[in-house]
Amino acid sequence: MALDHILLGLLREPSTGYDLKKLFDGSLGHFWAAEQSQIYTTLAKLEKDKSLRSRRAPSLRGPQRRVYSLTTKGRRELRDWLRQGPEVGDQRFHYLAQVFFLDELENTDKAIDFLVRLREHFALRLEALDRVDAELVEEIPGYPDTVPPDLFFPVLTLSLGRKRIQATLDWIEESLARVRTLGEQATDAGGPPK
Amino acid sequence: MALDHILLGLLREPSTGYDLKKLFDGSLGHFWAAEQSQIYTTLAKLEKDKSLRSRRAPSLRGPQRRVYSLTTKGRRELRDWLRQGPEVGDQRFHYLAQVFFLDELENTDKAIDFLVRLREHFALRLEALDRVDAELVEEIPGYPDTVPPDLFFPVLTLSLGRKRIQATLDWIEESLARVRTLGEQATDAGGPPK
DNA sequence: TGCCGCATGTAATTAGTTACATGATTTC
DNA sequence: GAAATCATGTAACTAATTACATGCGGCA
Repeated sequence: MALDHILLGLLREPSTGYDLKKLFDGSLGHFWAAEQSQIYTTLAKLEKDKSLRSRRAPSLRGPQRRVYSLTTKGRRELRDWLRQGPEVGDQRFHYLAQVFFLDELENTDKAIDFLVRLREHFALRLEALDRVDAELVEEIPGYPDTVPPDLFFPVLTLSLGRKRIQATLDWIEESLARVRTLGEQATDAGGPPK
Repeated sequence: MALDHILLGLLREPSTGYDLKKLFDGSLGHFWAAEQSQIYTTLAKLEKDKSLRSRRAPSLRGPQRRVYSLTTKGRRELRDWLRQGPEVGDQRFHYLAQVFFLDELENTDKAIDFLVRLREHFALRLEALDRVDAELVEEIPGYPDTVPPDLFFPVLTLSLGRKRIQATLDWIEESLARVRTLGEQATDAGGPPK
């Protein structure tokens, strides 16, 4: 499971399940999601396997925290995962499955509607990534030409996220144009749309 | 579940579990994967829900086939799914998770190796999509300017697939250049690489 | 007083994968 | 006679989601 390995990677810096969840919602969020409950169960499993160890630590407020850190075994597993090469599992794109069947809707206006909503969604996602980028500009002098070593690869993933969303937005524009042409043809041939 | 809806969409043309699997490996393959066993269990569930019905039909060779087709209820569910707007669930990109932690490997050569392998993979994928495209050119006179209505939206999804892979390949080239620069800096500062 | 954020967890369910079972027909 | 393709299914397991339970401390 990849979540296993991601947690091992993140825990090169000791942390808690609660704080790890924030990393998912933040920096890794644009290519991986994990529920809080799944993080806790996976951490417990990894500790049982001796890939992680944990100790209790007091909290400033609220209950005691459980701080996890990597063991030698865990670090080995992390490296093995990376060395074994890219894992390119099949992706599932729900919205593309929907596009595939969009001819099922009564007329092209509904398809246009769908694509417009899709565009709104990706525009928001792009803005979110741009905000992350803006934060980096503020925090790191010389960014994007110079990046501290520990951020080098994370920044690369951010870059792909933006490129891919941009490609998707371009495709939506192009598709909207095509669907509009289709709609006009139908109107010309079959009278006014309802 | 989206697989439910995909099967409903595909079954506007009656078909069997066996043949549906081929559609996944073919046209839908670039954005959705499904195992044969999952297709069978989902079809059975959908029939129990009365969204599909099936009848037995003889086979030219091998055992009897079970041909599924949409019911009125199934068609309504398909439309509801599309009308409710884009489903943009969080995606999980295993290889990006790996890139995120690539600094764990001993030196930049290993990271370059990783990216080169990634490039090979996506180059193959792009070739596969190009072959699909080439088939369409042969089969459809006027493609890509004119597309029969039932292929219009499927062709759109194909188009996004190619754009996204192209964006990913561009990103890999750019990333390789950046990692190489990083490697040279390390060499200049810390002696020859091992 | 009641809500928000902190913090950890369990239980139930759904979705998806892997492995296995069965048997016919065609092709080499 | 062996391997590939046709064809359907079940069982066991793993991954992920949703719902629920608990309780502290600070703030309005």
